[in-house]
Amino acid sequence: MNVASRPPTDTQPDALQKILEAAERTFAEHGFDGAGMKALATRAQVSQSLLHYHFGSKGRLYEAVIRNRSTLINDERRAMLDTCDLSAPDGLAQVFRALYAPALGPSGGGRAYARIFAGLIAGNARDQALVRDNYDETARSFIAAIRTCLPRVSGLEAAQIYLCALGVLATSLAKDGRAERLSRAPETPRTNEELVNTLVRFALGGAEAFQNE
Amino acid sequence: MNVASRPPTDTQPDALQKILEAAERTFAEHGFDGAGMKALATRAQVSQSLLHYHFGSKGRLYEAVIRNRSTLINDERRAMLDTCDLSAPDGLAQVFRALYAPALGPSGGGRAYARIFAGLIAGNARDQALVRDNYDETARSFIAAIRTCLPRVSGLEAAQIYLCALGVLATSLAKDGRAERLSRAPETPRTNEELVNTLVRFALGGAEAFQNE
DNA sequence: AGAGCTTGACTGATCGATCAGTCAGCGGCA
DNA sequence: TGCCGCTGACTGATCGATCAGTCAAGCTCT
Repeated sequence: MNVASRPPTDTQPDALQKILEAAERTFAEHGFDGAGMKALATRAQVSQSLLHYHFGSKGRLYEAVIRNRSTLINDERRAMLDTCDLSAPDGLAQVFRALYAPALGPSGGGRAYARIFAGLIAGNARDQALVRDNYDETARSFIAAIRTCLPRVSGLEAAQIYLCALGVLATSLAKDGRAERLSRAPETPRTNEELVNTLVRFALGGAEAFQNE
Repeated sequence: MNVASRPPTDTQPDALQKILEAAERTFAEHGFDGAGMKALATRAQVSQSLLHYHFGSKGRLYEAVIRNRSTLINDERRAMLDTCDLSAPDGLAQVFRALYAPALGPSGGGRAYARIFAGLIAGNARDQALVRDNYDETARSFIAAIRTCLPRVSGLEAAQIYLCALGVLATSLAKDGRAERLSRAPETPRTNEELVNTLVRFALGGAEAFQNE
């Protein structure tokens, strides 16, 4: 089909990438069950059979989308976390910035993966296993960092703080425009940097409320 | 089928209720697209046709589930909000308690509706309209209360605070057990009161971080 | 008798998955 | 150099299963 338009010396790694991108968008818009393999293949401009040829089943394609994106985000999160100065006065703010910025930046995949990520919170059986396999390890690093910054909180409290911070992220990612609608404010395009600052401020305040007990 | 076992003088208002309960549970476990009308009818112990007789379509049954539960929650929220003393030192804490407690109490429908609620955050087209119709009005009351308690925050900031607080709720509702797994703490059954206290503390700290600017 | 409720049987559409088969490119052999 | 045979990438056609929704007939009350 598009073979003739392809550069001749190019082996074709683009098909897999096109499928992953189309799958990410389609799963984001309709969820796992709502997304159809046929529509997904049409969007990727390949045949439906190719999806099964490369990924075997719908479930494994979904897993590949999650794994692909979560690896990008988590790698950047861990890199930023390593550069945090946990003993600095703003150490905890740096930690939350390392949590939020990668999900909102180029690695985060924009609104498309954001919806999938928010959906993971709903937590049916399939998603819970994916969260565990793709996010728990990095999550523990962040929880350890939170405990370093707030030595008086328990491990369970630190985990709760981490989850609350994640919930803040998920809401802000997916519910674009609702804040403006609820406050009747005009739709002003906010930069990712401004959004990160807002989230960090909220999470920081919430976390520190557990320190002063 | 179960007609014979029903008390004879009983008119059957239970069919509708059984359908709503089964629908809530099934939608919670599989999402809108993943839930099948046939399985749903089996769970409710009625025929699939009865679902269409009473609700017309799958979409309207879904809307009925959301409307039914959100009415219960929002009525209790507004009642609690009306009793808040916004000028008290813990006025904002009372507001967040009014936001959280009804969703976690008997009116909240337990884990079942919690999953649906968390899924609403993901925000595809259908869900966005439902959120607007069923939650925006009460949300504006809470945002106004937040502004009263924190007079220095703007309307948009107050809306963002409200959404962050909601995200905290959604995460805690759906991801049961993950905090314990991440912190390797034993699974301790926590009362709803303890959970509400934790959420209120976090949201209160996060909100007050916007006041001190 | 008649209205409201409930049922089983059924429909067309769409689902994910499978199949045999096409095609281009490449290494081995003459 | 030129041909053979293999392999990986990819496709259209089609499968059985399941989907939401429809319909006429039967039931139970009043």
